[in-house]
Amino acid sequence: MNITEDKKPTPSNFIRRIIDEDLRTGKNNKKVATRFPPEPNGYLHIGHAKSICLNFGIARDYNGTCNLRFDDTNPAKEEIEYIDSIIDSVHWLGFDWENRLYYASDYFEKLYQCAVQLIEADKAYVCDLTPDEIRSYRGTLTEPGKESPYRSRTNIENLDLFARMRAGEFTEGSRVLRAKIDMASPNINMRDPIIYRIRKVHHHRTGDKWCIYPMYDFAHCISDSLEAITHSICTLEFEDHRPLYDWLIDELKMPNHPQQIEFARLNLNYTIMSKRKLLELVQGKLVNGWDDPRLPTLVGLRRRGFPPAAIRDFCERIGITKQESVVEMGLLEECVRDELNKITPRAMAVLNPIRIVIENFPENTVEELDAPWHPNNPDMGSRKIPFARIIYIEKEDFMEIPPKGFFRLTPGQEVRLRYAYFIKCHNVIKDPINGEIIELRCTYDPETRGGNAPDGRKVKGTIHWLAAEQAIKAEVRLYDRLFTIANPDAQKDVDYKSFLNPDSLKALPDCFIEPSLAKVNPEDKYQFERLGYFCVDQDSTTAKLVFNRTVTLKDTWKKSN
RNA sequence: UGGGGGAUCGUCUAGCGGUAAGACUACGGACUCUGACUCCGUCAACCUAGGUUCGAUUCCUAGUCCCCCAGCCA
Repeated sequence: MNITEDKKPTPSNFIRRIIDEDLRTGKNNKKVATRFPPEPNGYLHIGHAKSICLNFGIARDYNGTCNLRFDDTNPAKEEIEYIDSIIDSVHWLGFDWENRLYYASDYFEKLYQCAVQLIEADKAYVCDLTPDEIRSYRGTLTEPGKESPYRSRTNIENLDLFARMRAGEFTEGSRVLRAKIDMASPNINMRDPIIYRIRKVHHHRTGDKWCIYPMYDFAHCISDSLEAITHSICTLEFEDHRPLYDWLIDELKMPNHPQQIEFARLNLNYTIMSKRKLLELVQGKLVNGWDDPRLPTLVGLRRRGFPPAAIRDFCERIGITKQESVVEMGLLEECVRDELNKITPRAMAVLNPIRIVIENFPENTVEELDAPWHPNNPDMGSRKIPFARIIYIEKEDFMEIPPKGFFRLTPGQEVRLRYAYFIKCHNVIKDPINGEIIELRCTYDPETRGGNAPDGRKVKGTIHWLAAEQAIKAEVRLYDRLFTIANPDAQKDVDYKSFLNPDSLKALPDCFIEPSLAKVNPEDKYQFERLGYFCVDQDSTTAKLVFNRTVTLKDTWKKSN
């Protein structure tokens, strides 16, 4: 939990102020205990990262603890695969729960006993109404509900029935255990909520030991209390569950009464955060798995090349409030650039090559030039880059008839090849059939070796390049936002999938990178100068290197043209 | 039309009775062997109407708009 590189203090927020006050008044024995409680029914996404950073960040800053607890009360939807991935993602994000890994399913026996206790206190009953009946008895938003005819069963009968539910005597859906609260409550959650249901399915941890499973409202507050959580932080939609949370803790006379505090979940534009929709994209093969680099999942962002420190920084910058909001993707990207700028070595790559022949450079000669790994950080050292008669430059860096302000290569305009020489273009060779430029004939000034002219002559442009024969082939995958509109979720009558960006992935199989990158490993990150930040993909092999473009560099030239 | 929440620059977030602040974006400019980084600067907001007050984004009242809740999901 020691994130040493995060030097700036985390900005305060309303939750931290509540904790400050609790500490001041001596509440909870001056302890702070939080938890991150995912349900293992999907992969974590950046919205979860907000919650993780909040909960673990508070524990870190207040010298408290944060537990990782799987809320695994619905075996029908949950899988080991998700558990493994969640554990991995939280660690990757930079947080640790030491020996405090818990599962709601670890508490099933205690939970059962709590339910018995509730029955004995005449605060719960077994109800035989069908699901449809229960719904209609519940009333509506504006009308009170009706009491179930089974509400007045004796405790003896309830105890017997509940034990038999556990023993598997009844079919799924035939009976439930309900809390006895108030069918006329204006808060629908208090209208005798179901706390146990029969589910004859295999649980990924408890196997077939149970055929009744507690509902979230019942399991969550008790789990929090058992773990002596002091501040139970959740999202806004649970706000009207809080009275039930408090009611259960009180009625069960639990020794600890955690305080539930709600905050607004994260929304990001140009993407979706709903687990259901993410699952739909994955299962429908609209993306290539949970770790598709276009997805806002943590595994996706990781594969895309987002450093965990950037995600943590982002979570701090967006703040914590109860206001629902949609954060701009641009902010996340800015956090990523900010981090990557500090940590990545620079390298040269040419994505769309155009061939140049340096006519006055000797054939069969290769020069080695020095290039620092990071222009602003000499500690990162330098590498040698080969220079030869035939080189590649980026197609975009040459224009035969340039617009005003274009200071890259044009016929007659001298430019600098980064860390190499000044060159001038004298001839443009075109395909006689389609007129496409196939080669540029240039000359270099040997006096400018390393990139500076002894006569003090300046050039406007510096472009990246690669010696053709020495360059290594690589595939580069370019990513763009997943959706074409800012809020694909919000459209009422149009399916969000129709806003999927058809150009969100562009694979360029024939790119070139400098030879010093021959031995990279998956997740290695580089800035390809003037192009953006890139990350070695897990598909990459020594025989075939694959890079993902994490994010572009800012490009004020492109923007203004 | 029940209950629970929320409204501050384009976006996110501070301010909690005393000159509305920061970040991102946008737009200028400086610097530059990355049109990057960095550095400077500019534009830009208190949902509405009343009230209390010397003074209201802040307190009060009444509205308006937005979000959530009628799963044996979490």
